[in-house]
Amino acid sequence: MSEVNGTPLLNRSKQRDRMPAAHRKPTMSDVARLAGVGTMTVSRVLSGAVRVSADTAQRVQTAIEQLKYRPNELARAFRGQRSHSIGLIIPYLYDPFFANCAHAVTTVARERGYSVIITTSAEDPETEFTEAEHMLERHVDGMVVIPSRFRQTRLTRSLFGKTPVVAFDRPVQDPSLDVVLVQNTAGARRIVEHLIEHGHKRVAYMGLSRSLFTINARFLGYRRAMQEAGLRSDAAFDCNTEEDTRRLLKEKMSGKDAPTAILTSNTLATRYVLSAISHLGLRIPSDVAFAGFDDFDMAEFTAPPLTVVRQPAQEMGRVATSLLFDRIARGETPQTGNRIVLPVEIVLRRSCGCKHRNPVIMS
Amino acid sequence: MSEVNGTPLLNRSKQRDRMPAAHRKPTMSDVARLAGVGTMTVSRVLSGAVRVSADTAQRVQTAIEQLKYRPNELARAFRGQRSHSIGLIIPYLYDPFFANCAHAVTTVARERGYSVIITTSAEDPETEFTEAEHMLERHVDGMVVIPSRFRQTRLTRSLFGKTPVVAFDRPVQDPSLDVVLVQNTAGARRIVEHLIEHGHKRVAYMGLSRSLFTINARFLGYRRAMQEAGLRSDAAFDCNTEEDTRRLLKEKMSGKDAPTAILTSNTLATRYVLSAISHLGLRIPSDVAFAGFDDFDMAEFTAPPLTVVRQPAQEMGRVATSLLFDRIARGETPQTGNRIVLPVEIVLRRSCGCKHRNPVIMS
DNA sequence: AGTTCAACTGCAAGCGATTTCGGATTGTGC
DNA sequence: GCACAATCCGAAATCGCTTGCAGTTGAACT
Repeated sequence: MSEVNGTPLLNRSKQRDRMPAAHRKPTMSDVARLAGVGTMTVSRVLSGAVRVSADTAQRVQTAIEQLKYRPNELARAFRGQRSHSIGLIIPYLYDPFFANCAHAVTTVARERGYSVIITTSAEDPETEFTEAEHMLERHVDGMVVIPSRFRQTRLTRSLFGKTPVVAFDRPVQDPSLDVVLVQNTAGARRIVEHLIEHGHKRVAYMGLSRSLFTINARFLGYRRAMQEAGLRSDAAFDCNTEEDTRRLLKEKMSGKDAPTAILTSNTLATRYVLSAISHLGLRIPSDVAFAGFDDFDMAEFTAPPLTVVRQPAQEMGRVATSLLFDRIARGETPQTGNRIVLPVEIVLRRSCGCKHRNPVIMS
Repeated sequence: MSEVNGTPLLNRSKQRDRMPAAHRKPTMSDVARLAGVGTMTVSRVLSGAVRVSADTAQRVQTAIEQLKYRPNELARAFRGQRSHSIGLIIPYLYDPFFANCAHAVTTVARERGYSVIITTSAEDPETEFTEAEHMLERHVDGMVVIPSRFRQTRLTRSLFGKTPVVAFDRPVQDPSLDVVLVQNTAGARRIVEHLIEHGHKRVAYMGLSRSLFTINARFLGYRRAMQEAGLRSDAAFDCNTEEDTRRLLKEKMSGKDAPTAILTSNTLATRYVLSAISHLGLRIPSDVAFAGFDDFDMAEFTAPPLTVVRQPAQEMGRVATSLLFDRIARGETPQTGNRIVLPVEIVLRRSCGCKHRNPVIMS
């Protein structure tokens, strides 16, 4: 066996002399050849699982460095059963809330040595479905997703097979998937209660399309708070564009039952409403009090500083991703997934009518 | 040839009967077997490159649907030379500016049928380097990166080999990489000139660490504008934390040569400065005029609305990614890369002293 | 009718890693 | 010294797919 490699006639094409390692990336067998060992030994040194004699290991290490060998992760993922990558699907990346979620996901994944394949769904169930399929074809070890429209989702266990999936921010219909949410309803309810405590009787809710789970849940919280206070809860309006919002607000504010306070469904709605309010020349909180769902970077520097419900965006991403890694580690697919609901904070600034100079946070 | 597949005796272990396709994912040869063709034909139907007779193609399609066959993208990437994925490295995802860049990258990639592997570097050259290596090990077809600190970068052609790389927002030292930037210096210069036109003689520049390319470039623009106007340009301060900024501003504003206008280096600095200003009880623009580099969602609703330099974040991501795909398509590695500089806009709101009710955009 | 050519299809050989299995080389106890 | 176990290591088989070539067919040509 010792001199066999000197006999070229025995070479099947498999062992043919490849390019002199000039431009081709070095492979494991290049390393093995240089170190005078078998590929298996190189593999063992790399994975570190099985013991290899110190001497051999050293030779292999030297060869690796000399050749600047880098394992081909693609081959490894293909052969083994782990791709060491997870997928992440979110509606948009330009939305700071989603971006924060995504940040947490990538951070946790990196800590675990995983890559994340990211894609945006633009809230479109069809895109979302296609992208999920792509990720599955790439054999991601798991997926974290913010599902788009609840009703039309095609995200089901049968699509994912044994691949673990965690949905967050919004639930999915399939009960076997894990879900991580925040207290949308409770948060909205509490902040409306606060508005009511300020003496407001006519509070309006202005939000994006209620076909989005979170938006609807917040509306429910609004309605609940109003009803429990014995107030009318029918001042709930959809504002999907800046123009709509402006027109709508103008109409409502000049009506006889004009709202004295407004709650918005999220930052985008906040922007629309703020724009409309400033356009109408109204002042906050003297003309209308204001509260928004979802905090944002500059909420402290608007005029006046905004009272908001603060969601733990990064925390949610972290929890969802950790949960996913648990599932991946366990390797089991449960009948019913976990459902984790994270608490929100109420940040009292001045738009609600509070007078404190600095924000007060209620958790 | 027609009955050959009926003779199990010919089976070498390679063709052994695998699991009855129960829990195993169907492979191409499952499809081939069912359709009564060779795996190559299936492959050809899938890739669509070479012509296959309509009849055969139909049979294969049927088999694919019947088996719910999904090609293994990992195997495909491994075998072929294309992984159909690109890498994206950015400092943070929670920063809206970077998130916008990332959004554009993922969007363009999706349009091309590519996956994007994303990771955050936290501005750390070491992390950035390690992550780039990981992506290379995964054999991405190309990379788009926002490089961290200029001086310490380890991002060089020798690391990337033949893999195309486009740097954006900040340059890299290696001249063979493509670079897409915005007019940092010119933008800062123009907005300072505007401040000067408002009559300001003492304009301060408050920014993050100048070891970041963009921050420094903007400082240079500030200095240039001041010098050309014959004014002193030494009121340039580093403000890396909220506390620092507050202390600094307090000191400077009470000095005898207190600045009458301030330009900040980016949104984070804007926040620090805004916070300090409000803490000191100063009013904008009567006590100090204000301009910021980098627009943000709510800049219109701060008190007062902020005059800023607006960068085309998404455009930059789009251009960088398109450039990358050009390189990937061409397959050549040039000696010297392109250097594209995108124009910025000046958005005049009211913090600079302008009186218009609505923002005026100068491009 | 024989030949050429094009279109279509299949076989075999890997891509670069890991897993299985077994062989070689020690070390250990008697 | 010899049997036996433990330890270390290597050959071959694969993972699912595509590339290179060769083979088959039928139609078009001379």
